[in-house]
Amino acid sequence: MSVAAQTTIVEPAYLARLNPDQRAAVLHGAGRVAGPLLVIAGAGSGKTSTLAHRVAHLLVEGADPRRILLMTFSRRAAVEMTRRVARIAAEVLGERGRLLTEALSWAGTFHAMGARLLREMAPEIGLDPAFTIHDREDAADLLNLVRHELGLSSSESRFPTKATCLAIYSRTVNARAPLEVVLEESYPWCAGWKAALTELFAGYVEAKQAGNVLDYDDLLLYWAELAADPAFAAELGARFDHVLVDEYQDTNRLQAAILEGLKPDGRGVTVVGDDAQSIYSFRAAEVRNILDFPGRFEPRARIVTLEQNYRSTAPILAAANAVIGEATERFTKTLWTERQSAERPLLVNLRCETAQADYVASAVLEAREAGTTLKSQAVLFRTSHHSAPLEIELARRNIPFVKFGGLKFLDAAHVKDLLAVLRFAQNPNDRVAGFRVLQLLTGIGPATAETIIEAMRQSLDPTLALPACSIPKRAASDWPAFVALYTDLRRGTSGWPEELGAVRLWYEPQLERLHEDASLRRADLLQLEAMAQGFASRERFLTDLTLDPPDATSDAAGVPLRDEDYLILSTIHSAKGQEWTQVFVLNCVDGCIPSDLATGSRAEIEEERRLLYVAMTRAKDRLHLVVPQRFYTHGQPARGDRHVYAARSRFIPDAVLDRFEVTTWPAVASIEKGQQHSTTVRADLKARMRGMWR
DNA sequence: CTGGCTAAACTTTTT
DNA sequence: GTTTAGCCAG
Repeated sequence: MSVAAQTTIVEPAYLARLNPDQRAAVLHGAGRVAGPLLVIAGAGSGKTSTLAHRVAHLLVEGADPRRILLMTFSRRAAVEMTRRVARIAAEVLGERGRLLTEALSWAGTFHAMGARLLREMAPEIGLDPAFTIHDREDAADLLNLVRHELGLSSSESRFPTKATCLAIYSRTVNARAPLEVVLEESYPWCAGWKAALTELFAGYVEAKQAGNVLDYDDLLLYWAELAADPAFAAELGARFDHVLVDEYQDTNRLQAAILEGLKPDGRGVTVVGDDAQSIYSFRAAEVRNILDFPGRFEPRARIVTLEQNYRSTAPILAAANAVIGEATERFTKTLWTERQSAERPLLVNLRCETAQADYVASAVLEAREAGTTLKSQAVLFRTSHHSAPLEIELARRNIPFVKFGGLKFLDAAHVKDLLAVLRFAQNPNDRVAGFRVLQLLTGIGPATAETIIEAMRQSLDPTLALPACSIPKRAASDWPAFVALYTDLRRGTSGWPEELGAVRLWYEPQLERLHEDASLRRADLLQLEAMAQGFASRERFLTDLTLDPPDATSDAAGVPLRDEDYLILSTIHSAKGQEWTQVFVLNCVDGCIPSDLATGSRAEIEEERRLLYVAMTRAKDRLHLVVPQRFYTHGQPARGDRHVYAARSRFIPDAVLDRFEVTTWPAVASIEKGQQHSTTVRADLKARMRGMWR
């Protein structure tokens, strides 16, 4: 067969279903390692599909799946991506395609890939491979320990809280910015603490190293340092032929540095993203990463722009474009669609949050009656607690739901306790875990815990140090059981995952003692045990759970079974990359969107605007922006009556109102009826009061 | 030294 | 409504 004949071969079906731009992105380099590629993919433009097709195409053309690094924003996105790659690859290559996709093992978040690389290379870089990973709360606790040791807690004026300190530290690291600049730009009220913070952070880094723990930022920071070293960088870069990064607009400077270190010339690099959807700058995401990407290389990176939206109807897209069109900074593209519809998105004015909950619940049920499953409907909101009144209403009406974002399963104290026992066993130097575990025992407080941990550190075998410790009388009776448990965990006597059951049995008496609602919490622990079955080892369980925490909670009832139908509740941030037939956006009022905590700077406000844009572009067929006029404020006794009146979000000015069907709920007619009702005075109490004194 | 108490401050989005 | 620092009795 001649070369000419080959090139005229009919395209495989998986390429034929792509539009020309998508195909250009998929075919870039024709399955070989090629120069850098930037795909600017508007909302609903088939971004995930295009990236999945590109990976599948690489496999079809013979790329080695073990040498492809695919980095996504969340675990969920990585799973979805590989699922789609498998389907496409199987279409062309059958069973072999599926096997190839299974070998696609380097797919996950930057943090997860970093953790894996660092554990693998630990001996070479002076790291103990048994390191444990601190989540945000653990990191803050360690920072707090250091803060007390440095005597920073007893100053006359209040030192920033541990959470604020960690946020400052994290931004400094992720933005690769000097502390001074971070303080000035993002935490001006802490600027006076610069010297103390510097001292604190130095101590924190030492404490992490002494404890053999890494925090989230370290996973990137160590990796970036590695990638900055020419010898290591070359070695790391040579491991992978192709590096693909999704949601590139939400990466930070540290992540860009990692990418640059891996592939300085950009060969084999594909990044995908949308500058109009950058919503993570609070986490030091840097939109300039994507905007400046092409110019970083010589020759410049190729740019492919996907502008056709396949998700939303024309009126929904027109409204979303109008909202983002008000932005001060122009964006690189305008989306269009072929999906016509006569139905404009609704802008629903109603009285208060209770009415809002009532409206949403009614509309959700109505749509389900008409054939739209609960699962294909979603309620989005800026802040996790905005859904509270709705959750009550849904529970009252027996509408099942799953909530994404906000408080996590893992943040519950009892779950953290159990995991701390495991972590302490995995890594005896983990002081945060040790402190937490030891203080569970009655009679052991900070001082005794400190002594025990120090004794363990001095000893060659931490387990042997335990029975020798002098324990206060009050703790003496509980002590042997703990020593036995810890010894078993260290020796691996019970094995994984059985040992988790042993930990729970030991913990149950503490649970009863510490919490009123012990039985509810026990259910969570059982759920944790069930989850543990799916992990190969204690180390994998702890690592994966920290890096990819289960992101859904659905009240105490537990997550509904997979085959059940349930409504989706989600923060807008957690809704990224998803789509639903019908979408409700709660609290489209100033103070919520934009959040009144995020109106400090122009840049913050612009990000809030993009947030509303992201929320709106999740909708396929029907979109409701809900505007409650009255709010009960927080920080008052239950059933208090302090409230504020809110105005429609500034991102929906009068100029764009014609893109919406503006309505009032309940319908005006029934309001009038209601008012008539209430103005008909049935008993004139005021007259009676006056009458009392006549 | 521990653990229970009170008073007071703070309150977003997440790997 | 939750977290945190500080106080005090055992």
